[in-house]
Amino acid sequence: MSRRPETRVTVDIVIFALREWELQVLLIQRGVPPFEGEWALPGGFVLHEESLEAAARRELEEEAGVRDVYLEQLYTFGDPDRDPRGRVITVAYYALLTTEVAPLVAGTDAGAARWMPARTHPPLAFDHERIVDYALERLANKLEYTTVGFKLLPKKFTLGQLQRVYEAVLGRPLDKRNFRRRMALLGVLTPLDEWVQDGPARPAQLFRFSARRGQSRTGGRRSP
Amino acid sequence: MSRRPETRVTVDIVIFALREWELQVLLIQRGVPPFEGEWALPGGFVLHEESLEAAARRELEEEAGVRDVYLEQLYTFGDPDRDPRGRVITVAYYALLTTEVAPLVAGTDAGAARWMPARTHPPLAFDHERIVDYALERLANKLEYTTVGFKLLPKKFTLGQLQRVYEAVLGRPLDKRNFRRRMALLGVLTPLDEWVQDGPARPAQLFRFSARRGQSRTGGRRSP
DNA sequence: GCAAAAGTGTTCAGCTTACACCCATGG
DNA sequence: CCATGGGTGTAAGCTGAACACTTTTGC
Repeated sequence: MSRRPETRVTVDIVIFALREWELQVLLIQRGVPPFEGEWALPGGFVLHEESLEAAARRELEEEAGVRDVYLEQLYTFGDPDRDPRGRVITVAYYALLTTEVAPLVAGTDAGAARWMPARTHPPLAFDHERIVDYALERLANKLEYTTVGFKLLPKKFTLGQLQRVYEAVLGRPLDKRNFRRRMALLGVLTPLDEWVQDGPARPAQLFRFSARRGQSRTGGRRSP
Repeated sequence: MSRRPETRVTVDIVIFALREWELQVLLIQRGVPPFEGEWALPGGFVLHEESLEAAARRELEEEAGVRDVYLEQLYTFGDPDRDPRGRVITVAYYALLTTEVAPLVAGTDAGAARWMPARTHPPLAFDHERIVDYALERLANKLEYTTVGFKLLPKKFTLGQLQRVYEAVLGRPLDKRNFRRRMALLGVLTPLDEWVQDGPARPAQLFRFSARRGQSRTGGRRSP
C-alpha cells in the first residue's frame, strides 16, 4: 500500500513590539536544517484537535511566553516548494505586544530568540520575508482605519508616545497638531489625572484607551 | 504502528456574478454525506504538488468551467469540528465573474450547480454561511478603495450598468451624479464611440476600463 | 539660559453629499 | 403622450494638510 505524501499545516507568527520606539519583530535562529543558523519566524505545526488560532496562541506562549495578546490571521502561504522538507502550508498570523509584556519575551537579546527591527532584518528562511513584509503592510493599513495602534502601548500612555507608535509603524513623521486632533476626534482617549516626564522636558498627561460601544473598531476581526 | 490522524486541506470558493443586476453566488447541491442534499460552496482538496491558488483555479475550471477570472484569497477556516469527516482546514477564496463568462457556468439553473442570490440563499453546509458572509463584506469594502467592481462587468459597459454593480454589491442606492463624478475622477474610464440601449429609453454611451499605470488598484493582491 | 518635549488654532484645498430637471427613445 | 433610463451642475459641510509659537521642566 503506497502511502500518500502528506500535507502538513503550520502557523507562523509575526510578533510585533515597540522597543525604544522602533517597531521590531521577534525572530528565532534555527538550530536544525533546513536553513540551519538562519533566522525565521516563530511557528510550528497545527495539532490535530486545535483550531488555527489556538495553535498560534500556543506558539505565542511556547516561543515568546506571552498570552492574551492581540492576534489576527494574515494570509495563508502554500506554494508547493516553500519548504524543502515537503508540502507544508502555513497560516500566517501577526501579533501585537504591549510594551508591558514585550520585555518578558524569552531570549530578548541572547539565545535563539531575538528582537530585530521590522524593516531592516537579516534575510529570513523559507518565504518568511514575504510574510513579514505583508504583515507590515497590513499593520500600517489597519492603523489608518482601526485602533490597533493602542495594542502596542501600555495601559497608560502619553500622546507623544501614541504618536511615536504611529510614526514607527507608518515609517514617516506625523504632524503633532493634526495627530492630536485626529485622536481626540476618535473619542477613545480618556485623560487621567496623572502626568509623567519622558525626558528633560515638561511632563505629559497620561491617557488610557477606552473603546466606544457600537464602534469598537478595536483592530478588526479575529475571525470573520 | 499507529497512523497519525491526517489533516487535509481544501479550497472553497465564493464565486460571485451579476445576474439580472443582482449579486449571486454559485452553489453546489451535495450528492453525498455529510450534508447530503444541502447547498455548499464549490471546492475540493488541494493536490500535493499544486499551489493554493492553482487548486482554486482548478476547481473554478472543474466546477464552473471558467478560467482567467479574478481570484483573491479570503481567509482560512480551521476549526477542528468544522467538517464531521475529520480535520479539514479550508482556504477560502472569492472569484468575480464578468457577465460575459457567468452564463457559461455549468448547470446554471438545473442540475447540481445553481446561482443563488448572495444575500438570501438557503442554509449552507459546513461553515459556508460564514464564508459567504465574509466574502460579501470583503467585496463591499474593496469596492470602496479599489476597482474590483469592474471585474463583474463586460469589457464594454454603460455608466448605468456600472452603477448597478456598485448598488448590487453595496446593497444600497447611490446618487447618480455623485457616482458619475467619482468614477470620472478615478481616471480609469475610457469613453467609446458606441451607444447602446438598455430599455425603452435614450441610448447610453459605452465605456471601457483602463487601469492607470502606477496606480493600478485593480482589485488588490492575488498574493502578497 | 538652553535644550527638549508638551501643548495649542487657523486656513486652504479637495472631497463628499444633497438635490432637480431636461433629453432621447420605444411603445 | 407616457414611461424609462441617460445625462448634467451647484452649494454646503467635512476632512486632511500645512504651518509656529509658548510652556514647563532638567541640566
